[in-house]
Amino acid sequence: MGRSPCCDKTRVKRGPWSQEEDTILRTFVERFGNAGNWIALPQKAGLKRCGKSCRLRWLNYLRPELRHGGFTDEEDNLILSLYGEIGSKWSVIASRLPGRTDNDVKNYWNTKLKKRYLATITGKGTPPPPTPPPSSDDSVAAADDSQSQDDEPPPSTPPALANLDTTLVDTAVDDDELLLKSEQLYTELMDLIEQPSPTTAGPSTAEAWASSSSGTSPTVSSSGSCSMWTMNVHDTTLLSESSTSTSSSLFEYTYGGDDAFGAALPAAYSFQDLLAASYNEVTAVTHEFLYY
DNA sequence: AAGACAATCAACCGCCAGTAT
DNA sequence: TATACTGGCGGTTGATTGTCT
Repeated sequence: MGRSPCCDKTRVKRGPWSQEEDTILRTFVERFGNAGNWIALPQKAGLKRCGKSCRLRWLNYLRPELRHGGFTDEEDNLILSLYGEIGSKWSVIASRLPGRTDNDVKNYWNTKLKKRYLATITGKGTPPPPTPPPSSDDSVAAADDSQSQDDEPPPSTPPALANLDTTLVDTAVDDDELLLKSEQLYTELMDLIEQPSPTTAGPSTAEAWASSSSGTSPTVSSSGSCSMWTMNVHDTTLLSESSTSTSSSLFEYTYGGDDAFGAALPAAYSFQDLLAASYNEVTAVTHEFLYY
């Protein structure tokens, strides 16, 4: 019995990404994170791609903080040094090089540095096999993870939001208007969430909530920009921590596949359509969050 | 100018570990 | 506890681009 594939490869597009696909994915991820999980993302974003492919595209190419090409001498030396210490742990090596991905480092190694490395070790006559130290991974990873381990208590009573409507909007309202209102609400909520963060070096409140939320993938918070979608999950966590009667997550309520709301939405809906349709839900729960 | 070859790098594959059910 | 699912990773492939003859 073989492993079940992550998606139906006969129904997904493969090969190079088009500009349009990039735009859809970038916009979606910047606003919603990975919307719960990468496997489900393509359907929600209206992309005919495998979820894994979306994740890879975002992580290796679309993330705004990425740098491509032009490795410096310092980076070369660091890669060579780390490879000598830990071998081909590309993700660990990449984590030490801001803006670089494991794929970038790996490609750069295979095309450029490998030759230099081999020349160096053959020059010395002593080929040192890459010997990963017993806990080197852990020490490096622990250094990275330590930030996400901080627990951050949720803010007590947030102020009211200027852009929060207490009345539901008509879903037939102009998309641009809905998007604008959602953007305003999103910006205010983001400010609200970021403000209580007591330390400059530590994670944001949103990130702390993400790492403390059992149902939230760390990938969401490590994307660099906390999305409205991620925030919704945090809000729900906060609500449950505040002993409210909220039992189901907003995420499932507004976006999940099994609930009435999710089932009512055709899979082909673009996220803009979904945003318009879910605006009322976001508003309602946000209102609940603020005034409970 | 054109074909052969090399270099580059985006994308895919398959496995593993962690987590949810 | 067993199973399924998902994210993450390293290895590899293949299309594209550049260079050489």
